[in-house]
Amino acid sequence: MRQDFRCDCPFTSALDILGDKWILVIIKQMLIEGKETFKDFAESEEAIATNILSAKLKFLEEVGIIIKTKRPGNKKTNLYLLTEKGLALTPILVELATWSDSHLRDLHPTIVNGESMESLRNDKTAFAKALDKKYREKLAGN
Amino acid sequence: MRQDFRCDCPFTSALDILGDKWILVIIKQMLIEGKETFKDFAESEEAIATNILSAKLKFLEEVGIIIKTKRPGNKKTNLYLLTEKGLALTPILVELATWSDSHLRDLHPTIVNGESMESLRNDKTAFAKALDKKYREKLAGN
DNA sequence: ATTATTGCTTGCAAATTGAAAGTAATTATA
DNA sequence: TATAATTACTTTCAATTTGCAAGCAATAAT
Repeated sequence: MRQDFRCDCPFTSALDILGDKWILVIIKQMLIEGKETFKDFAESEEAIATNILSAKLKFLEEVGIIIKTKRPGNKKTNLYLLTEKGLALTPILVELATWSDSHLRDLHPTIVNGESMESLRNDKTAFAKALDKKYREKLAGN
Repeated sequence: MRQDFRCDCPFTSALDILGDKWILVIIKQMLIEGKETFKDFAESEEAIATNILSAKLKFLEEVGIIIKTKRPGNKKTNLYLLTEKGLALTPILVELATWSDSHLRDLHPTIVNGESMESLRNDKTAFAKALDKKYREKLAGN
């Protein structure tokens, strides 16, 4: 899966990588929901088909957003983990959720609205920072 | 084009609307490049096909991100303008460009790197605010 | 009156997505 | 230790989406 860029615009180029239905959902699952194995992603509530999942994970690895590893001693289960390049997507995800929270409830009234949304509303920089920190701690643990 | 949401997750729901190759590119063209007519979009460097453009503009209008108007006295040229819901996407675009600037240059070395990128790097909140202000002034002028 | 422009739509081929089933390599269990 | 279950995929094929090219109707300019 070789990547082509439509032009030299930084906005468009980001969307050449991220502009699709699944890429950022997978990254969200890793960052927010702690998912890390093929099975984790395949069983998530968004219900991605396994062939698509396989292709997207390959692509994400190719462009350096995730790395594929294994836990020492386990030869079976692959772990997919965010790289620095992947972790740097946190602010984009936070802005997406912020926009949903404030502008998508009319179209989609059942969007979750718990205490984590409250803390997002309260201070999104802190929210992003906390996500980042939590993920780095998880990485240190693996 | 009726919209279905995959689940109640705010991240995923934003991507149900925005997660595609063209939607945010069109919004970027409006916000950053001042494009507002069908012709403007069709002639942009990203080279969107007119049938796709037509479908995406319809969708954006349906979900309330843009409105379709005409300038008084002109019965021919349609104007597509961002609503508040659309303008609220500015921070997402700014974060996309920031990520491109810092993490996409290895894969795509010819991404533009002029003085506007400099000012984005310097203070992205101010950058977003300036874009927002400029667009509101344009709206006031129409 | 004629030509050009704008904003589309239509037709069709190519690419992408998705559901379902199948496979191969581990790992757990009787 | 044989058997079953789990994990990580791949394959097949149908359906949907994308994209190119051409066409068309309404308005505006000459």
